[in-house]
Amino acid sequence: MPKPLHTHLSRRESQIMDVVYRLGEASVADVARRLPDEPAYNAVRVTLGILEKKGYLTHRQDGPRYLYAPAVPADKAKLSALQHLMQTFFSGSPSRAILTLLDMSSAKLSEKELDEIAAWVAAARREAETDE
Amino acid sequence: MPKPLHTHLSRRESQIMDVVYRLGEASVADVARRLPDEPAYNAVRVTLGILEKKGYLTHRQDGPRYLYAPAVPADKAKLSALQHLMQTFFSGSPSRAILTLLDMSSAKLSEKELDEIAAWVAAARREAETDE
DNA sequence: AAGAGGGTGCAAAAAAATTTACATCCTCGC
DNA sequence: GCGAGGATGTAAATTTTTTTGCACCCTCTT
Repeated sequence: MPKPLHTHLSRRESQIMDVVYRLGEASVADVARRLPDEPAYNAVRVTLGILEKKGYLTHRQDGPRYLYAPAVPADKAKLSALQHLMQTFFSGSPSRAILTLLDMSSAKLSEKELDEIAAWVAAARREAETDE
Repeated sequence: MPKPLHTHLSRRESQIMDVVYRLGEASVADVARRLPDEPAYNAVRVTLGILEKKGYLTHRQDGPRYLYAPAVPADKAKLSALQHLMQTFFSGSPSRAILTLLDMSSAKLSEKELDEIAAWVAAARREAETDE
């Protein structure tokens, strides 16, 4: 139901969605605490409500309070966010995005992570071959 | 000067920034044409002006009209966008982001692109070794 | 040289987003 | 049992964003 986040959410709304995706599940206070220029508790609460009504969030009761979680599972949201970013900054080219990502994080990649990536690439190559 | 886009721009503003980054340089009409629910030409013009005043855009005269371009070069903007996305959806882990990107675009990667990525990984590995 | 077409500048109206304020409910400890 | 503390519901005020509406300026064509 909910449409792509980027084009349909106001500023606060998307800040809030970011936080909720980061945390997975969060109370009003959790969210409020992490927003830029920490807004008043009540203000956050109202906006969470709006996001829920729009279909981007759900909540469940946790003892005395609500915990909010994304209505669209992180996996889906990830894809659409990456898609969007690829379009706007990489002309839709995944390889360019990947190379940039590699570049900007070279130092931080462990050997194991490099292995994983290498393995993936090798696998993709094998698949490509069998397709021909 | 301009702060990270995500947290500081309103909805229309960020839609417009997206378009301008996609195009590199764009006239008012170019931008308007690509915005969701194509707004009136004048509305777009005003918002472009605001973005310029805030320091996110610059413009130059091109014959009878203005062409707008990002004030922050695409390279910088890319990084900060990727950074932000990595934080919200991948707990800040570049490798996870890369693997997801590989997954979602396996089919679209040419052999040459796979080579490039493999080469990059190999290079990073060599560097890691010499560091020890 | 008058009018159409396509620009810009800017103020003001309209709409949307954000915050505030208060009423209410529930639980816990004195 | 009653008040404090911490939640929610919701209407309304405030602020920000977005759109609208001219006025004016060029250029080109008839």
